[in-house]
Amino acid sequence: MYLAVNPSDELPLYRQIMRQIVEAIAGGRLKSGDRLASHRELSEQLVIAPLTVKRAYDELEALGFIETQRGRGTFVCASPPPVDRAGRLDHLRLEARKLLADAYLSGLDLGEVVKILKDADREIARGPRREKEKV
Amino acid sequence: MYLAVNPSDELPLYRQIMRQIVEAIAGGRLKSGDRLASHRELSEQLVIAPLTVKRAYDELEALGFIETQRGRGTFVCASPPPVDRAGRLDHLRLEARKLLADAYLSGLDLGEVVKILKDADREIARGPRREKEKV
Amino acid sequence: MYLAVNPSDELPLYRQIMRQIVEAIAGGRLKSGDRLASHRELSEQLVIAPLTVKRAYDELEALGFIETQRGRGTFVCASPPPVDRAGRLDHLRLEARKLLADAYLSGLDLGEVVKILKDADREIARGPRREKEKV
Amino acid sequence: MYLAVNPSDELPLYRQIMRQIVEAIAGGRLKSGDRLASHRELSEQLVIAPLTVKRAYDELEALGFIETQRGRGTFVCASPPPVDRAGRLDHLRLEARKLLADAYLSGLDLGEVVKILKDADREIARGPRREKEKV
DNA sequence: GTGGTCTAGACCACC
DNA sequence: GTGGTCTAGACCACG
Repeated sequence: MYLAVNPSDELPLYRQIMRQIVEAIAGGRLKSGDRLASHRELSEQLVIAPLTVKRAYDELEALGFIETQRGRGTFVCASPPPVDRAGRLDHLRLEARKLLADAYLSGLDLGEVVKILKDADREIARGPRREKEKV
Repeated sequence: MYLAVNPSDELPLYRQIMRQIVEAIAGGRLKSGDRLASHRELSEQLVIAPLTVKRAYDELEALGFIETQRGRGTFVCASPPPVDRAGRLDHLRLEARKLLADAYLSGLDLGEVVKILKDADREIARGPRREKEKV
Repeated sequence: MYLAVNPSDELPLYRQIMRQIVEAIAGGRLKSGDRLASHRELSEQLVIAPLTVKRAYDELEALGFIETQRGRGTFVCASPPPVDRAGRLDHLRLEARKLLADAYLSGLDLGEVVKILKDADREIARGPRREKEKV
Repeated sequence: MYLAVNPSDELPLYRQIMRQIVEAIAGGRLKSGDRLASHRELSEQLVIAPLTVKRAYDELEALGFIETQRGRGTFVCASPPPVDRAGRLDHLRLEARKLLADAYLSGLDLGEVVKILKDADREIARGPRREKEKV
């Protein structure tokens, strides 16, 4: 599985990793039972400290996305995290408002935001492109 | 104008304030020339340190959203700040992906997200609901 | 609030801290809204690395026992963690079996275990005694 | 004799095996002189590495619970191992406190825990239920 | 002052 | 090889 992090991003490295793994699960590129790269392996690949990757894994485990088996590795959980639907919906509504407010300030209207959303939908199914994101 | 902050939110207090004021301008609830509460007033209302509100106002002023007139108060600017359209679009695309990934994990699909977005659109025109916030 | 850790214990330090805080909440010695010592403070008091205390706090936050407010401190949550009652009961039954099996191997019977349990009940309400636990 | 292990459990595999055999002896389901499955047999049944089962057997033998007779197999010892009563009691007290703290957080009180304990007592005499375990 | 993040390096237990 | 824990030290942003 391909991952990329950007140290200049304001989002912490461990959260960038979390986000990409969660997106991969959401997008179907990681399925339950799949084995993740060991945190050491991934840290070499991303050229960051092993603990930083481990922290991402730890939090994902606390959230119920993945589980670890000592000496064997880390795996995508069979059961997607049990979510409180009402709470999630409230959260989504809040995020949707932030997104829209952002869009308005760029002079976009609702229709254009929906278009962007549809593009994003296609991207998530495909995974991130393998080029530098920005320096 | 009504504002609410949540000290437990990831987003810093001063940015929560900035976001709400910018949203209010975007939503048309604050118009150019409108007077904002003084930072002291607002700090009392929100039960936070005056410096925190001041910082929000300072940054909004630096961005060109509001301007202060010594001895008179703080006012919404006539001209909205010029925005870097390409940069904003990139940012929006990223946010859209986060929103979608969140939604997928709650079992929602693209269509449902679009529906939520349309609701949010109507809400922004009306302003935030007065939900309780933890102190 | 008083805490003590024992580096020789097989339970990791950060878990010893977690356990004591959770017990303090369960025992009523920490109430919702109470502020915990900062992780730096506590690390000095316990003579361990700040990160170790922070890790305990982080996991307690993930579990919903406490919440942090940047720049202000860490507080006991208003809402005790939402627990899946059926799942918790299963877990308790399993733990009860382990406890009993242990007891049998020491030649104790059910009645004696119940007695020990009642003693433990009194202790949790009081908090740990302020003496060295064992070296 | 029926055993089950869970690779995701905190407790190492070899200790899970040890615990279940010791419980079986404590519960009377294994009596002195009974023959255990060979470590190879058991490893196939549990779908884990043979070395892991061997380690469990080795440690149980070191503790005096079982003994191996070359070419014949592994058998439950006649004499149960002498236990350090004071140390065991301390350990039990600690475990009892953990159990209680867990219970309190689920909203149970001492009386209910005692009830669970009595149920567990009846179960140990019968052996574990054959619940599904993740692979 | 507070919490948030990251690093480099160590040691251990398990499989 | 894997994950699990801990340390000592650094830098940043927030209030």
